[in-house]
Amino acid sequence: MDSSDDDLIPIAMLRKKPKPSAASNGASSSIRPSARVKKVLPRVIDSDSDSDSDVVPLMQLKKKSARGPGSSRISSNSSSKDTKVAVKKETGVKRAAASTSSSSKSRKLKANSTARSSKTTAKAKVKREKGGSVRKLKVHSKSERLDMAIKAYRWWNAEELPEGIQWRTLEHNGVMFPPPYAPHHVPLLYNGQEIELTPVQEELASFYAAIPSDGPQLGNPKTAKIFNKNFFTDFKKLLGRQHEVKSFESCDFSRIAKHLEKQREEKKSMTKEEKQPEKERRETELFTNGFALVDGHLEKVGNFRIEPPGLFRGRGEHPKTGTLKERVMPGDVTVNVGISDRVPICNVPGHSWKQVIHRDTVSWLAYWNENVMGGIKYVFFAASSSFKGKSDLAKYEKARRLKKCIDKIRRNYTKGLRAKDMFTKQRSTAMWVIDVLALRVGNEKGEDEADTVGCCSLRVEHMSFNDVNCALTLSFLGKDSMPYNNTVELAQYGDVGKLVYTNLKKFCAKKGKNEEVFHELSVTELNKHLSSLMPGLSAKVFRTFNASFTLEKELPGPPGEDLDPKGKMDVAPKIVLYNDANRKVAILCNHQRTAPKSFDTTLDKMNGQLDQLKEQLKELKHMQTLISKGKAKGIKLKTAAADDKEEDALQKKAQAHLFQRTPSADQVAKKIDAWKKKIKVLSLRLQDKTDNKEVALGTSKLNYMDPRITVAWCKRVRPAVGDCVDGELLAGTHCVGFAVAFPCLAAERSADLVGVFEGAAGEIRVGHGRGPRVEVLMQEKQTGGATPKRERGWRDETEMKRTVWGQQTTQLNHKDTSAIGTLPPS
DNA sequence: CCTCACGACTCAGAAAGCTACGG
DNA sequence: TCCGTAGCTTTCTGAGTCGTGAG
Repeated sequence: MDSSDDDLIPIAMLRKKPKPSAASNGASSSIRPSARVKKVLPRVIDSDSDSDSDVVPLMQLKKKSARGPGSSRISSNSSSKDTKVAVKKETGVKRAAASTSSSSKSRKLKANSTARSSKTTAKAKVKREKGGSVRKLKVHSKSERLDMAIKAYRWWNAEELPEGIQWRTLEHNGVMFPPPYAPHHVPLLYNGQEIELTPVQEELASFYAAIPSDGPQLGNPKTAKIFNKNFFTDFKKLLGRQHEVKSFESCDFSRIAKHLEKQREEKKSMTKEEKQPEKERRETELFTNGFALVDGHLEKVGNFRIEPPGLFRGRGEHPKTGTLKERVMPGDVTVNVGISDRVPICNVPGHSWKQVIHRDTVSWLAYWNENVMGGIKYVFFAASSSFKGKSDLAKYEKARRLKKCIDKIRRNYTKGLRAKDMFTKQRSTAMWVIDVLALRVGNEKGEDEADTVGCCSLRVEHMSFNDVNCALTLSFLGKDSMPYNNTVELAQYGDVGKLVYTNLKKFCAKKGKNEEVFHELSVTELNKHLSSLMPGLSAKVFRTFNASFTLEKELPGPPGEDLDPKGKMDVAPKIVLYNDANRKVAILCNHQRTAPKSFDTTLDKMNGQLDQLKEQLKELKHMQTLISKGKAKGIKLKTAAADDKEEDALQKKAQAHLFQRTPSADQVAKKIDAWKKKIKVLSLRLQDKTDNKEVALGTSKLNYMDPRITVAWCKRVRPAVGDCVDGELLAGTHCVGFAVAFPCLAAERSADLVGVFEGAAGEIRVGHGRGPRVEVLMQEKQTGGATPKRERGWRDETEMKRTVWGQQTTQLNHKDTSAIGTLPPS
């Protein structure tokens, strides 16, 4: 690896650009020691490198790469060296990176001195052919440094912008485009004849050939039919009227499919080294286009890569599935930047943006129009950005506000259930459905969309009634064509439930099965009413509120009730308890997944393991009786290794419980205990796995469950769970928002974050970001099995707790949990 | 005033990619 | 030590929600 990569900060381009000639000089003169540290270090690590560039000073490297008048352009297909041209000068990026926590700075400085003292520094772990590895110094990668820079910005402390204004300055490098199509010249067969295709035609044929025949599109005969039809319509368009290819059925894409499959295999079987250039290219792209400067600080961009062309993969029976999604060109893309900020340079030679605008009321960086559904595609900031963090916080705060007036709202619709006028009756009944069953609101859908419904668009055919206990059965396809099947005995909700039942039955009476149940009600009217009950309230808030409320309710050991008074509970069962609560939320929200292909096999395997363990336990107990009867000699012992390697492994497993020589009663007892524990752990995992077969926990965790509830629970249940959370883990994630939501977890890395948590429960901020949440962190402990890393810094457990969790833990607990539940009046 | 399309954003599962574990 | 793979995270992009503004 060319270590000069390390200094590549293309976002530097975002800043006022120095003249090309001044670039290299300016760069060299602006390099501060800390920058040099980063530069020099990799050499120590990478002693295998035989590249001369390794010893070339940074400034020369920069000069070397800064060549040509076009140096300011970032070419999409340029090598990483070419891209280094982008490095102009020290920027806010570096300044920000350098201003991260002092601990990391000192670490770097330390690294620096070691690095300079000698190549074979004792502390640096150097992998050499000669062997002999020493402990590795933690060297922050560039993305880690950027991460730290980003985390240094605390959006919750920043000045609030006027309402409706999203930013004051916005600079970025625009978007990346996928590489142009590279023809493979593998022919399509038509009635057995080879057909020569133009590159554009071949590309489309290849898109089709790449669709797996057993996938969600072609695996289902119904969707396959639509898919094929849509594809072939577009294919014929590209072939032209005169073309000999006339019928889809006579087309044979298998040669192309085989070729693509081979390509995939080859790519898959590449070694790590072979994959490296591609990885580096992607990383360069990330550094070039993956960040933006907003009001002087760094933000991560989400989807800065323009979607490549392909076949539209609509979910379920989507009328447009299989349609060609056309290639997006720079001329299709509108770019949004600050009015006085630098306009990004289009990195496709000879092309330019559609337009550049300066709209500070929106949070997108770019958009283009997409041809299949006629919609708009935006380039937004990443999920970990302050933008998402802020709106996430606002969302959960709104849910908390709903908690305060939910009684009033429930009274409102309960009363409305008996209303004389049909409109109020329907509106109130719909509100009940949304509140209690957590259905989505169900906007109207167009002809060219899949037929899916939500509350307001429910049709008579989706409901069936059984007067015994007022059982209502709902059966329909919801968002993403996910089936919703649920039978609820409304009698359990008392008179209100019965009223809802009779209302719904009445709404359905004398209607055809295709008619809407709530024919008088529109989504707009429903939301208008909701916002009159509470400012900002809309139907979706109920899902957030109910999900978070359910989580809090289902988590065992509420405030004042200790789940684990003796602190003897294992971590594993606690994870299961958390997952159980999470699962209840996921089921409430109907978050499903298709079980992984290997699910049943894995389950069978685990079951087999469990059976074996149980069998072995039996045999161990038998040994015990033999010993007590003085017949220890009769105990079965381990047999010699089998010849076959595989057989040997099996045998080893089967005899894991046996002894080499006649055991003592003590030894047997010890093993029995161990086996009992093994069985317990495995069956727990088995149960958890089975329960999660078709439930997706991620969506609710990410979008519905207020992270403050999880934090509060972890703190409370902590004394034993305590050890399991390791700051290191979190530090490795990119999730700013997450770090904020779980500042305690980041304590080790940036101690001051703890302050947010320690100060007052009310100040805990909600974060957002895709990344491991608490139970994942707990799993670390579970699977890792190792003792927690607390050697660094903490003298004893008390100190550790004080550092990580704050001294006021107990007082804070109660307040924390009130995230949704018992909220103190504001 | 109403309605209807559109714009901007959140939410969603599948697929791809990565990593740590156990044999 | 190496290798296969389970089980996770990340990426991708389609599918919703909901407010707004044009006609």
